Amino acid sequence: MRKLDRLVTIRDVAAAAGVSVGTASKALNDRGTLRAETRQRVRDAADRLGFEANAVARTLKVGRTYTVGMITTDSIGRFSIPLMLGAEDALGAGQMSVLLCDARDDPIREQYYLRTLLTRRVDGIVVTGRRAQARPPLAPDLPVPVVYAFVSSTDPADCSVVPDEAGGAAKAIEHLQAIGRRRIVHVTGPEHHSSAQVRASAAVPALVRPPLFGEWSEAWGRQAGAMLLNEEFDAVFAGSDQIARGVVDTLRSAGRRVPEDVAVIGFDNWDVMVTASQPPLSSVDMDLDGLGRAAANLLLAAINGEPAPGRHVRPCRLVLRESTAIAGAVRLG
Amino acid sequence: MRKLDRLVTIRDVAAAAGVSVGTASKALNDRGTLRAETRQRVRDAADRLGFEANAVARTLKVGRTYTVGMITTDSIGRFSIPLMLGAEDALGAGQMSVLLCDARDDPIREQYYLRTLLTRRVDGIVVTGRRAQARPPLAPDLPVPVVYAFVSSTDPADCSVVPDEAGGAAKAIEHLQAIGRRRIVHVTGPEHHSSAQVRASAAVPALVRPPLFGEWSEAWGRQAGAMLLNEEFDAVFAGSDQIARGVVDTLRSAGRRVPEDVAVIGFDNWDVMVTASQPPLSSVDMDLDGLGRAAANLLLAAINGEPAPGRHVRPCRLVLRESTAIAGAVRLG
DNA sequence: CGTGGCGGTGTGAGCGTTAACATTCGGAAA
DNA sequence: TTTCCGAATGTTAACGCTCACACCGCCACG
Repeated sequence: MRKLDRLVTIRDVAAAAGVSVGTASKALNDRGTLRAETRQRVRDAADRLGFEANAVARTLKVGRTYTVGMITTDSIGRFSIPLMLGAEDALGAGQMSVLLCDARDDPIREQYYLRTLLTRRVDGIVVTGRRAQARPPLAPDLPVPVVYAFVSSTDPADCSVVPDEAGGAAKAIEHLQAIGRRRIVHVTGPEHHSSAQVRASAAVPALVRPPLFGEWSEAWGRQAGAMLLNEEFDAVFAGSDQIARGVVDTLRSAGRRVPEDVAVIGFDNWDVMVTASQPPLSSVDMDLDGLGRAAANLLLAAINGEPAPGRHVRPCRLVLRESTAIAGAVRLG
Repeated sequence: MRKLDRLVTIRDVAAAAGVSVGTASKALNDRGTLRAETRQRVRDAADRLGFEANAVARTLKVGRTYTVGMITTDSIGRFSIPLMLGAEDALGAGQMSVLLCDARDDPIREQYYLRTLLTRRVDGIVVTGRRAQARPPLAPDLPVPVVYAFVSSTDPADCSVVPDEAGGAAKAIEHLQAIGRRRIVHVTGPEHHSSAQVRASAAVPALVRPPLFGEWSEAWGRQAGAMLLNEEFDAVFAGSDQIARGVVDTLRSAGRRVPEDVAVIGFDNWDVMVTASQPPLSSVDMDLDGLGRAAANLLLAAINGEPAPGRHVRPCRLVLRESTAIAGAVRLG
C-alpha cells in the first residue's frame, strides 16, 4: 500500500484515515474544530503514506505562491553572491522560495525572465547586481512589488537599497587622518563608474592630488603605484581591494614600508584579497549580505502591503587590519 | 477596461474575443483546429488585456512544473557559481526555472529545502557545491531525478558529474615535462581533501620529492615556497591558483625567475588569481560552467525518462600562460 | 435525397487543495 | 418529550487551465 504510481494526495490520506478530504485538510493545517484523536489519526495516515501537500494546488486556491524572483542584472559575480545569499536567507525565514534568473545584463533576457516570473505568479521580485550606473526600472506598472538591491532604479519612486559608499569613503579618509596621515592619494576605477565617482568625490577634499582613475584591477593598482613613486604621500585610499593590493605590491618592492611609510585602505573587504595581501588590508565593507537581507525584508513588507518606496541607504563599515596599523593603534579583525 | 482588480484570466480573454474558454486556450497554445481569423482575434484580445497565462493552474492540470531545485551543499562560493550559472543557462533553454536553495552544508537546512522542493513539485533536483569528500545521497527513493554536480554521491547508482581532476593533473605534469622540466614539486591543499589527494596521486610518479600538503591559501603557498628554497627543482605544480601565486611571489622575491628558473602551473584557472599573478599563471581549468551545463542536461534527460546513472567524468583543460612560457614554447589565452 | 466526414467551436470534467456552508448527532435546557 | 445548540464531520464549489469529447453545419459522395 505504500507505493502508488502517482503521488499521494489528500484524498488518499483522507481515505486511509477514514475521514473526508475536508476533515483531512483541517487536521493537516490545524484549522477548524476537530477531535484530537481524529487529527492524530489523519496525521498518522499522512506520515504512513508519505504525504506531501501539493503546494501548486494550494497556491491556485489561495492565490499566493510564496515565491519571489531574483533577477541579477550583471552576470552573477562577486558582488551578487553575498547579496543573493542574504536575500535568500531572509526570504527563506519568511517561508519564501527564490527563483533564480541570471539576466547577464541583457535586456532581452531580462524581459524574458520577467515574463516567466509573472507567469509563475511570484509574490515579488528583487533585482540585484552591480552596474556602472543606476538602471532603468524593470518595467512600468508591475502587478507585484519590486526591490532593487545594490543597483538602484532611476525612478526615485522605486524601492532601492544601496550602500552608503560616500560614507564608507569618508570613514576611510577619517581613519587615515586619525592615524596622522596628511598626504593622502586616491586611486580607483573608471571615472564613468558611479561607484568610482561617488567614492572619489567623498575623498577629494582630503587628497593631496587629484584622484587617479583607471580600472578595477590589480594591474592598474601596480601601475598607479609606480606612477606615484616620485610623488610625496603617506597614505593611499584605494577604490577596491584589488587596486589596493596592486599598489601595496609595487610600493613594497620599491622599498616603501606599509603601513609605516604608507598606510593603505582598500574597498569591498573581499576576503581573498584582504587576507592574502601583505600586510593584510584595512578595507571598507559594504555589508552586502546585510544589504541583501534588508532588500528581502523590504520586499516581504511590500508583499504584506507595507511598501517603503525610495532609496534606502545603508552604512558601510571600516574593517581595520595591518595595512593601517601604526604603533599603538587599534587593530581589528 | 484595461485594469481589473484581479489578474486577467483566460475567461476574460475568451469573453473579450467572443469565444469559449476552450477555444481561447487552443488559440493561445496553438492546439487543435481553429480558423486563422479566430486565432488572431483571441490573441489580439489577450494582448489588449495584458493576459499572462497562469503557470500555476497549467501546472496543476498537466502535472509538470517546469521547475527544478538547485541545492548547494557548501555555502555558495567560488566553485558553485559557475556551476549554477551553467546549469541555470542550460535549464533556461529548456524552459525550466530554477529554485535556489543554499543549504550551507547543514543537513537540517538541506532536508528542509528538500521538503520544500518536493512540496513544490519540482521536476528534478541538482545538487552542487564543493566538498572535501563525496557526500551521502540527498535521500533514498526520491520521486524526482537528482543529479550531483561537482560533488559526487557516495551511492554509485546516483548520477554525478565531476571533473577529471587526475587527468587535469596529468596534463599539467605532462606539459611541464614537455617543456623540459624534470625536477617537479607539488604543493597542494589539505591531505584529507579528496581533490588534493587525487591530484597529488596523479602527479606523484613524476615528482622529485613527496607532495607538500597544507591549505588552499596563498599564505600556505608562500610558506611552502620558502620551505623549498634550499631544495633543487625547476617546476612547481600547485594544487590551486592561490597556492601557485603564493609560491610564485616567494620564489620571485628570493630571486628565482618564473618561468625561466622555475615553471609554475596552478589549478582552477580562477581569473582573478591567474591574471593578477606575475607572471600570469598557467592553470588547469575544470570547466565548471560546462560541468553545470552537463549536469543540467543530464537532469533534463532524466526528467524526460532517459536517466543516465553513474559517475560522469569530464575532462579538464590546460590553459597556458607566461608562468610556463619558455622561449619558443606555445603560449595561449 | 440521405449519409458520412470533417473543419470549427463549445462543453465539462478534473488537476489537489481550501473554505464556506451543510449536515449530523448527542446532550442539555425547556 | 421536544427543542435547540454546538462540536465534529461531510459536501461542494471554487482557483485557472487543458483536453477529451460532443456538437453543429456544410460539402461531397453514393
